[in-house]
Amino acid sequence: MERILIKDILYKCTAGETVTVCGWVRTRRESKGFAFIVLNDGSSQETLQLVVPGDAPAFGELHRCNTGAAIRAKGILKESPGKGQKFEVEVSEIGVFGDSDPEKYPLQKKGHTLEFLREIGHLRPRTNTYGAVFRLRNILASAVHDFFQSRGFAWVHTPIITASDCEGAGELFSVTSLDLENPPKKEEGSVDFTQDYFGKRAYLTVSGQLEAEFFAMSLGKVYTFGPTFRAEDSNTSRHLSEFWMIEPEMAFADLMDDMRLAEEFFHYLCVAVLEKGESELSFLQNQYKRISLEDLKRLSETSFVHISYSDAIKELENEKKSFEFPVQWGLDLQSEHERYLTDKVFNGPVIVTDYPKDIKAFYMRLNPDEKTVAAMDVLVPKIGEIIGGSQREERLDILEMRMRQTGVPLDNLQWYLDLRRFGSAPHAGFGLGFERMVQYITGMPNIRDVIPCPRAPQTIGF
RNA sequence: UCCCGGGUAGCUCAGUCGGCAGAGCAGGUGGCUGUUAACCACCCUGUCGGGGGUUCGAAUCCCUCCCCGGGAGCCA
Repeated sequence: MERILIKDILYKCTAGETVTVCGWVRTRRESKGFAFIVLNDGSSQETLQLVVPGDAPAFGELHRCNTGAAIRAKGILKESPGKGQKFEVEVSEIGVFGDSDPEKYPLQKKGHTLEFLREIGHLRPRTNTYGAVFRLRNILASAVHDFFQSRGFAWVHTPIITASDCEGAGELFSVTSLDLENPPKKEEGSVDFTQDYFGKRAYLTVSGQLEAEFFAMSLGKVYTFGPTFRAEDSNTSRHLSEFWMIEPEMAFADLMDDMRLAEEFFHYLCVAVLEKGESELSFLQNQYKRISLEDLKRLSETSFVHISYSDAIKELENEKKSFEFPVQWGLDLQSEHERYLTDKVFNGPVIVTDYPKDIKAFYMRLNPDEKTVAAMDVLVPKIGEIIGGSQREERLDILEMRMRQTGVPLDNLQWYLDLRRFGSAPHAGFGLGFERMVQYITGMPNIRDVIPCPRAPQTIGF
């Protein structure tokens, strides 16, 4: 179908050319003798003004060009005498692909709340806001691959269905093909999962990290980028039951290498959206006033502040401000503490390192002080933790000890321990919640507005 | 899951002390020769979130459940 994208008109066409465009009607304004149609085709934030003269053949189709209708318009590109756009199209022909009943179409030309638009998830990408968000999401997804591919990382497709129930990263969704009304039972009454599809219990993955580790211990540098699942009853603007995670893993790397990679990665993503998504960012900035192009530019150039957990605790203890939760070495940093460090003390991203071993996962490498582990969290203003990573424990005896201490069953993870038995090596990696990054960059207040079909407790509408 | 605040027309909201269900926008019709969330006039629009209770009478008071938002926990 011959047509030109609206995003291309500005720099590929000149006044006087005949063009054909396709898209969805945003608004129609009629005067005596002629009409204006504002058209968007999803290719960019831009809309195109169509002018339909009263004597054009297209005028007869005008009554069908209601908000939401899909149309094709052919006409001559002209410099617009009106304010607000450089070009407009003086239309001679209009073809309507799909009508849209204005009494029933839920999107109006006026603004809607994000909460309302969330109820019509299948139509919300047609709005300026969600168009911008999902184009930016795409820019970021593409930049994720560009970054790692250009640095020699291999994309590893870790499984979505897993038998590991001991990764310790939250509640799991079960995967089963058993008849839930009448499952096979063992003699003592519990469900007999040996008769299930896989012959044992299976779950949706909560992380691809453990699998990524054995690929790092063979291909050297790898990353995962795919969906992960948490069955926690979290009802917040920062949590989803299904979200995408990026988990790089590097052999022959320590915590310093890990932090350097995280910072370069973060900078790379900021630069990518500034280069490719400026009009989308500008729109969101004007609309929601949460993050500015200047903020992003500064972020893309600013080194992360590094601070150890122990020093962070001292910093928080020194503040006169009273916190709701106690500040004490050995306790995890609460949201209010993280926000205080990023928003008040350092006014930017902060990497906190070397957390007490008791509040971190079993696979993180024990430091020489035997009290802390080689962990790092990247905290950003407003959102909090966006990246969590560590150098992994590569010493078999210490790893086994840590697993016993933290109650992780060794039986199911012999394959993981094998990596320490055969050619073990220092390695490190981190995880970044993709939606948190999209949320941070777009400035959207709720994470449910940066993923096409948000899944959360009681929420699986689309 | 916990603590607050909400749920009234398609959307955004008002509704006083318990006494006739309201406004703006959207939509419809008409008008207007350059509009930009166009403008002007008129018209249409209701399971007051669901269920139960108190009362002569409930959008309004009480109980309960559901949903949404903000914050917290869990976490990325």
